[in-house]
Amino acid sequence: MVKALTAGDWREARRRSAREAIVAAAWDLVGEQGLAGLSLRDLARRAGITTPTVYAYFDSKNAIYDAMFGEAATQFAEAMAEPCHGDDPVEILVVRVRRFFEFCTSNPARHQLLFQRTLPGFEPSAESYAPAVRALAEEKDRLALYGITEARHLDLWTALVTGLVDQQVSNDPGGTRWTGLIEESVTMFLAHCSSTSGPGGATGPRSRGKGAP
Amino acid sequence: MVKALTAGDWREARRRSAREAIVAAAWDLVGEQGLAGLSLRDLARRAGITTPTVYAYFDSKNAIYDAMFGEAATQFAEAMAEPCHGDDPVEILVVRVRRFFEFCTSNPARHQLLFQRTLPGFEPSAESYAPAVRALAEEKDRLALYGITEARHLDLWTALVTGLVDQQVSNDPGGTRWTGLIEESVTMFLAHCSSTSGPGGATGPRSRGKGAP
DNA sequence: GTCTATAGCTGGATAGAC
DNA sequence: GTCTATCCAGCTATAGAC
Repeated sequence: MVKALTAGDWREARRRSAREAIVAAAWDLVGEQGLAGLSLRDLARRAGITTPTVYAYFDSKNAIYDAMFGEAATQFAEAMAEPCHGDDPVEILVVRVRRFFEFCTSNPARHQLLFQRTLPGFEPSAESYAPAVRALAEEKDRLALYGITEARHLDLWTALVTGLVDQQVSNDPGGTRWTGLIEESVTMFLAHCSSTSGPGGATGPRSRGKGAP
Repeated sequence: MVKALTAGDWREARRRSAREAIVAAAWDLVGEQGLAGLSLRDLARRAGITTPTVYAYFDSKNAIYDAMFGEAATQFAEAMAEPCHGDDPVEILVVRVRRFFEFCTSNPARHQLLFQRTLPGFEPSAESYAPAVRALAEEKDRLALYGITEARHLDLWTALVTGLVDQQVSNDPGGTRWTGLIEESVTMFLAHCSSTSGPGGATGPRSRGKGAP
């Protein structure tokens, strides 16, 4: 097995770890100065190299963002793939939302890069994006186990969960003001879905009103 | 009355309208190039003046953002102060949320400036902020008419509404994918609040589970 | 108040020696 | 691959004539 390591493999490994060190320095910096505040000068200094050396590993600044996006998407997929123990299905769902919260709040810059798309002129490559779409598709499958298959219910779910997260990170960072509403939100959502499943709901959008509950 | 216009008033009025023209040009530009893409060169060119002239009316770039913020906050307060006709209280609430959607989606840059706080290094002044906090306080009072007074319900409400708006503007701009979920969301929220009012809800956060509904 | 001209800085990206 | 040195473009903001 040691014999299987050719000189090419060696160089390849060196190159990969150098790239990873640069990306790690980049995460460091965006954690301090915000996602958009990353500059190649600062990045090079933090990584202990010079600016042109950065270009030996990445074609452009956006290529660095793309590598960061790929890491973030992979971490997201890994975090959400972790199985959940527990017997109460509602509680399992709550735990999963909590995990999503933990992922988002523990690294706001990562959350911003992965989910808020606020970097002007940056679009992630398909390869970097792939793990995230896989993970989101699995989330959709998981909700189907709860009988939630209608598109509007899935959209409502994403709006509710991301709304909670966004309020938490932007209005009470480090606190628990909206984190503490997770269980209540899940209960509300599931109750709503079980009471309005089926194709209709209401045929016209406003014929409910008076005597529903 | 005409006599009451002194030369000082005249100059004051000229100055105000010149400032407004610059701010109008700024709204023009951020609508095209994004909120963060505003540059004083472009702004001056669009307003038909030169860069130093801009500094005759504003101390800095952030002062321009602040003036824009003040306009946006005033427009928000005016939009939400407009009275709602209708007899069904639920329908009235739905109409108000729709109005909020209309306000946000009709000018994404304004929405971003007012509610998302994504401009690095910019904080609105208290004066510019004031109309917005007034309007939000009135919203809180309005929800109290529905019996919604608990802090956690208000937080849940803001998370739900802003979550819907954010999904709409960032994932389906110009469409109706989340706008069409407004009525359903309001129904879900009100049903939840009326079923869980009172101080308790659940004493421990996870003792619900099995036999609740 | 408005202009021309420019300072002063920071950014991404490159040339070429070693 | 890594460096020194530099280019060039963009930005905010200012100086000083008129």
